[in-house]
Amino acid sequence: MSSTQDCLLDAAEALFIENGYSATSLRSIADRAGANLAAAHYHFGSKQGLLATLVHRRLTPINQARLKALDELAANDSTPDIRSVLGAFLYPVAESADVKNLPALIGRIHSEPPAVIKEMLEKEFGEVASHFIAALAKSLPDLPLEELHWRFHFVIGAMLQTLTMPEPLGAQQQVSLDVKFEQLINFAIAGLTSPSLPIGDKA
Amino acid sequence: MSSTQDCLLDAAEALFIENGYSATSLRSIADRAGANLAAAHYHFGSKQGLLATLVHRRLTPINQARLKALDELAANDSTPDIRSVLGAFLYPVAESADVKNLPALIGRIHSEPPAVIKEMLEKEFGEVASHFIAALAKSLPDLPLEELHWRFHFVIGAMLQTLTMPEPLGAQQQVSLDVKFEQLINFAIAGLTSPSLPIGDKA
DNA sequence: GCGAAAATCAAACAAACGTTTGAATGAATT
DNA sequence: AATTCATTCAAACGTTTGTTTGATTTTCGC
Repeated sequence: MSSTQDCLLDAAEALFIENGYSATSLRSIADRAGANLAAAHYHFGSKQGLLATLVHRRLTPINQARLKALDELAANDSTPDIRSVLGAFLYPVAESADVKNLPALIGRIHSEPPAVIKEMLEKEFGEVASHFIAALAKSLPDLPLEELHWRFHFVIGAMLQTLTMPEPLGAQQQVSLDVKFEQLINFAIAGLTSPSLPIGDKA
Repeated sequence: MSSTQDCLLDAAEALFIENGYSATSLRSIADRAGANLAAAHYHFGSKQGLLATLVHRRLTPINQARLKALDELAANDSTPDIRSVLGAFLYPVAESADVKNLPALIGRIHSEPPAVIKEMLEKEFGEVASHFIAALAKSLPDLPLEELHWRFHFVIGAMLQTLTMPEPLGAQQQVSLDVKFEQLINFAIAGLTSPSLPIGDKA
C-alpha cells in the first residue's frame, strides 16, 4: 500500500494526462486516490503545489539521466557522434517509462498549465538543452549556431509529437517507444547533418 | 466596427491562446469583446459551440488551401518534388497569418480542448494528411509506407513546435514565420529522404 | 500506556463557473 | 404608427471550484 501522498500524485498524474490540468478537479483526484479532499491541501498546499511536485518528481530524474549520459559520452570522446548524443537525449525518456504513461504527461504539461510551472519547466530544461546543443555543435562545426538552435527545436517538436500522440495518422503497426525513438533518431540525424541553409536566404 | 459575433470570436481566440480553453471563462471573453455574457450563448449555443465555430473558421481555409496547392502541383507534374509538396503543406499556414497569432491557436487547440473538438480536428486533418502522404510516397518510392507515416508525423511535430513556441531556446535572431518554415522544410527534406531504417531493426 | 505530533475526516466557505430566463431594446416590414 | 423579429441586457439559476476550519483519528517516541 502506498502513502496518501503517492496515491494523490498517481491519481493526479493519470487525470491530468486524461483531461488536462484546468479541467481536472481536486475532488476527482481525491476520489481516484481514495483520499479525502483536504488531504491534497494538507500535503501539497494547493493544486498548483501538487502539480509542481508531480512535475518535479517525473522530470528531474530524466534530465539528470540525460546529463549523466552526455557526460559519459564526453569522457570517452571529446566529440561524440550525433547518434550517441541524440540517444543520450532521448533514451532516458523511454527508460523512465516504468510508469507507462509518463510520456503523455510531458506532452500535456508542456501546453496548458499555469505560467509558474512552465517557467520552472523551461528553467530545468533550458539547462539540459544548452548542454546538448553545445555537444551537437562540436559534431557539426560547419553549421551556424543559429541554425543548430532551430534544428534542435524541430527535434524537440518531433519528440513531443511522438510522446503526445501514440501513433501517427494512418499507421498500421503498433511499436514500442524504443522503436519510435530509433526512427526519430534516424530522421533527426539526417535533418541535423543537412547542409546549412543560411537564415533568410531564399533557396 | 465588427459584429458581436466576430468580437466574441476574436476575444475568445486571444484568450484561448493565452490561457487555454478550460482556464478561460465565458465572462472574460464577453468582457474583452465588450459584449454581454448571454450573447455567447445566443450566438454559439455553448462554450464548446464557440470553440467549434472558432476552430472551423480558422482551420478550414488552411486545409482547403493546402489541398488546392497540392492539386495544382499534381496537375503540372505527376510526381512533384518533395520541397514543393512540403511548401504546399506549410505555406498556407504562414499566409493565413493575417490574424497574427493563428499559429499559436493551432498549437493550443491541438492539446487541450474537449474530445469532441479533437475528433472534428483530426477528421478534417486526416483527410489532408492522407493526400500529402500519398504525394510524398510517389516521390519516395523506396521508403516503406509505415516509415513514411512516422516521418510525416515528425514533420507535423516540428511544425507544431514552431507554431507554439515563437523562438527556440537560446535563439538570438527574430525571424518571420516564412523564414522559420524555410528552415523547417530544409530539415524535413533531409529527414524524409534519409535511407530507410526498417522498423524494429537495431542499427 | 501516555501525550504530542501527524494525518485524516466531514462539513462548510466564498467565489467562479456555464447556462437560463424574461424583460428591454433596436431595426426592419407591413 | 403598429407589428415583428433579431439582438442585447441585467439578473438569477444550480453546480462546481479551490480552499479553510475544527474536530477526530492514527502514529510514534517516551
